[in-house]
Amino acid sequence: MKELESIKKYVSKYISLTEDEEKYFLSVLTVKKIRKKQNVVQPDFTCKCRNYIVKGAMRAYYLDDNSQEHTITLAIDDWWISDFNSYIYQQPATLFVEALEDTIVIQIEYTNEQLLLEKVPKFERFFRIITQYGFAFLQRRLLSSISKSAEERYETILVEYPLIAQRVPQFALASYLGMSTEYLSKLRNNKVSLKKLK
Amino acid sequence: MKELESIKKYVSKYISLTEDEEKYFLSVLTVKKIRKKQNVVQPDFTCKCRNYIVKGAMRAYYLDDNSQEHTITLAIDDWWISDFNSYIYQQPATLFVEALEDTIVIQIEYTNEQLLLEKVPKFERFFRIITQYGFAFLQRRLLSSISKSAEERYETILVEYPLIAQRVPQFALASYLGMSTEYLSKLRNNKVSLKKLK
DNA sequence: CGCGACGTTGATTTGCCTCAACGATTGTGG
DNA sequence: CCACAATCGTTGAGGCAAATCAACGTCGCG
Repeated sequence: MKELESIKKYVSKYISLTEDEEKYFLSVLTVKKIRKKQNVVQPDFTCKCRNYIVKGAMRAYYLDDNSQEHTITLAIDDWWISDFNSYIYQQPATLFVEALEDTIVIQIEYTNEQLLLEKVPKFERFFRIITQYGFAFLQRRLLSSISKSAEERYETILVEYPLIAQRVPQFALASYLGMSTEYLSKLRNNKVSLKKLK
Repeated sequence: MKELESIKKYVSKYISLTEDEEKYFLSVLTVKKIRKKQNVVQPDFTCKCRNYIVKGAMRAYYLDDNSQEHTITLAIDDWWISDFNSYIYQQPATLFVEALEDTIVIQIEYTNEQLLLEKVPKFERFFRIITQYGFAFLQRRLLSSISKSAEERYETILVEYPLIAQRVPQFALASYLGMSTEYLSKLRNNKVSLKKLK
């Protein structure tokens, strides 16, 4: 299956596998097509899988008491997504994980991941490394969230992750950046920052 | 050295070591006393160590162009702290990591960590697990930062991490929560939320 | 003892939200 | 294939949460 090529390539950036190891690894993966607006995770159900996006775009968001959406994760090709808190603790999810367009994902189930780690300990290293990158990424994002204005956050993502910023709908980007859709719209159309030019 | 007992106990929660492995592990550690206000990391210098706090309190903060401080991490006994982006990429730091009181830390140097991972691969697992917990923690914090009001964020930390909230000075807590010291002070003394009671 | 760091309080300002109304685009059933 | 609804983005007016500014009290430390 050609979908598996992308994750093989991805893994090989961090560890190299023997034929047997690779075979076993591929045997625990499931390829799945997710249609736009479909959820792979919902609140109250335990998140069973890590999802690696082969092609497409997804988001993970929290729906608060005022039915406001807050996007925790945006992910496109070659990124991972899930309700990570639910996944690693194997507890009921609090997030939705939804496809923003028709998407192909590769899933690893939690119990299979544990088996994989046992049988092929190299994957301890693999997951350590990618989780470290994820951690560092989140820390940069948190700093941005705490210290920057809405306008600066928007400009930063345009520069650092243009592919994501261009690909996802605006309402998803706004809630990822922690601002209202209206305000993001105004930023994009210079209805706000013009003030600074006076 | 009795300081090493705490980290031995901490590590044993996740992996069990043979005598030799433990001996090697301990040999790459350095115990250090950091006096209040002293920095273990500064911008422009590459962060060489992970720091495990045996006893004390520290914070990592970013100093922006307006000389405002933004606290990324608060850490007390049994927590880790460093400029993680600088550490894992071995690039110049952007943060200060400073002791909020006299503190005893155990340091692992980057190159020694790499050796340790090679010689005792169990530590791949150890760092994978603690990094996953860290990642999940950051994700919850980010959600809080994006979706909650200043008052809610303050109340949440009081409930979930009372030991940290009580131990660090108020200006550090305020900048960790992403609000001004004045506003936190008003929240604590009900100068703001009283409005809601009318 | 005196200075600097920390916290408090009130007055004022502002960045961003909320609400409301309106185009534009998409997709869907008749 | 069109009509109509739903979804998404835009724009403006008004309001509020939290920042900023300024002044002052207090404690701990050199």
